[in-house]
Amino acid sequence: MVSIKDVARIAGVSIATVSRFINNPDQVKGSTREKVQVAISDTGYAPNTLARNFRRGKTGIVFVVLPSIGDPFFEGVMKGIMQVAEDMHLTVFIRETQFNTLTADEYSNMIFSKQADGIILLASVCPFTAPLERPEGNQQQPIVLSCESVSPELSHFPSVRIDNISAAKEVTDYLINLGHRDIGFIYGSHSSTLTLDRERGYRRAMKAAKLPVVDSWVVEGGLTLAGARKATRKLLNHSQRPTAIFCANDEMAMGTLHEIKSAKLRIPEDISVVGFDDIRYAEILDPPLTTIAQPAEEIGERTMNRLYKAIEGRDIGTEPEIVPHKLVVRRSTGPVATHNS
Amino acid sequence: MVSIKDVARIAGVSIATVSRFINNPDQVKGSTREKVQVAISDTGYAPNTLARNFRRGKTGIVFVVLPSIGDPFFEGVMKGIMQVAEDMHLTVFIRETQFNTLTADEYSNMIFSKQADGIILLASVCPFTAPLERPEGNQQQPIVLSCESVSPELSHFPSVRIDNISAAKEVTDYLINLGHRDIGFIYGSHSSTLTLDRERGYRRAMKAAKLPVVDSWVVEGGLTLAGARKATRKLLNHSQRPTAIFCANDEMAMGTLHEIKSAKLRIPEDISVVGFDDIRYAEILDPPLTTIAQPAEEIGERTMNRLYKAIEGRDIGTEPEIVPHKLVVRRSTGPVATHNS
DNA sequence: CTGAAAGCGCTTACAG
DNA sequence: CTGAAAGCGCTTACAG
Repeated sequence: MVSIKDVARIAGVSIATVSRFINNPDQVKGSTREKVQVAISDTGYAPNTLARNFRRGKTGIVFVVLPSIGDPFFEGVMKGIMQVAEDMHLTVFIRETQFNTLTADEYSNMIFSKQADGIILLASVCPFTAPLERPEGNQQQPIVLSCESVSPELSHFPSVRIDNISAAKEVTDYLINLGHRDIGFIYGSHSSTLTLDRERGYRRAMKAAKLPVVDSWVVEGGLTLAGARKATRKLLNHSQRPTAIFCANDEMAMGTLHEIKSAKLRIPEDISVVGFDDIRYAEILDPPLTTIAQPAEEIGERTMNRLYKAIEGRDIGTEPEIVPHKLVVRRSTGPVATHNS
Repeated sequence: MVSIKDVARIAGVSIATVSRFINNPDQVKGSTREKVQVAISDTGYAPNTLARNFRRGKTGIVFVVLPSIGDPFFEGVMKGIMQVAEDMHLTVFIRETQFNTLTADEYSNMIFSKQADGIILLASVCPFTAPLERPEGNQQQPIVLSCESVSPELSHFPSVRIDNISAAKEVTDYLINLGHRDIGFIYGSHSSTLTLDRERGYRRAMKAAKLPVVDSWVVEGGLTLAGARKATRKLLNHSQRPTAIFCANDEMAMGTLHEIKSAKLRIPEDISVVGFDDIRYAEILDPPLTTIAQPAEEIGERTMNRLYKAIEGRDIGTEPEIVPHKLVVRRSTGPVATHNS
């Protein structure tokens, strides 16, 4: 491996000059510049990033920690993150947890060991087992939470997200206004605040309308297609079958639509379905899905901007930054059928 | 920031001992171990990964370069990669290119600068502008291509993939056997070998059956939902409308199904549709999609295994490693309608 | 504009 | 089992 020394020797200059040539060519005289350039080309020299980062104490890298790249919702958020990161000359790397929690080692590596200049947590479940507390004397990397509603153990971190409770209440109210009284809810997982908040919104709307929530109407779907399909079958076989189903995300709603159609029921005539997120598939589903649109790209942009400020050493506080959501009505919802019984 | 020196001073030992305690506790006497442990806990010390990697010349990191996390097909491949990586005690980071090519700087950083121990290229388009050639005297990181059919400029790299040409020929043959003669093809992009290979397979099948390929039946879909929708509308308005459409991936097929249904045509009675990949949505589409199943997880596992060997310094050659695909017939395809005209 | 030199925080042969 | 010391490849004040 050719190092800065080799280049210096061949060019007949000091390593300091080679370093300057690479980082601040203006500081190097034209004729010297040429000699160095030739030596670099001849050797195929590339600076050792490991050494450079170590020396500088900066990496120019931001980590995005997320459970799985499979969730289409993340696509938009990443787009926003990447756009801003590029402007800031930061490189983004995604660390997929595959829904596992990271080991204590990885955690400490990530948070304390300067592998990156900052971290974005794009997760619906806290991916760390170790406590996110700052040991005395050790400074941790700036962290910004994206999308995640702030759970108690994460509440001392800044976040950017929509108001999940209000959004869930809004979409439930919408169903109630269509005349639905029997509304099922497929949640993700009770270890996810995000999902809990959406359930909270659903329960608030039901309560405000003085509608009962039957316990077995609230079913776990694990935020996955397969989980939602199973959950939907449970609801369809329920003695008191709901006339509407609220899925805590669109991915699950896709499974729900499929199961309802497989059972030869009509959407929305027999059952209305709503999702959450407005992923790119929502509008091409059959029928197109009524859902809550999250401004994914904007969330990504704001998250990255906020993290950048923190990396620069500015105080960004710990307040959640709330961005507006929007109810998007499509054809998967309709008035409740009139009972002739 | 507390460093190894601080810990050594507080524990009353040398930094060498602290280092040993962290990396090989067995080499340290019990009583010493305790002193060091206390000092570490008290200070909240975490080793500086930047320094460690630099010193060791190894990072324990593998980069996966892919165009966008939005493609559901990558989910399975990543799962396979992650499983093997975990066994090998390697950490995987994903670098999303957002369909851009990386700058020469990033390229050289990534390939030559030891930021990672190895690289997986999970891309349908070569993400580098710079030539992937090895400058004399500079050793580049091991690279393995995953899924990508090997294009000329990448042919000196090992790869793991299915035989895209055969698979595409197989699914086209299947349509032909159903009686279809007018078969449209929606390709991704002509800068992608993967897509070109699928087109090649389609053309071979047509030729073998002595069926003409009308130029305007072959339309670009950009591998995206939106692109495929536009492409499909073109095909539907074609004076000689195809009776079957072959989409170069499932994501595009999702858009195609939607547009056909929007035009009030029936699938498969009026038009048959096939995709490619067998992503998790394929079986819940309406109708469920006939497609080529790629063993995504297996591809990921094999890719990571092969890369690991290379990282260990073993010779892995440059032969492509071909894994078997499978035609999965579902309800989006059927016999061509009998013409009564 | 350029060079000599210190030093970033670790790991590891070497000596004891 | 432990310590003193070299050195990984850079960057950057400092001096000239």
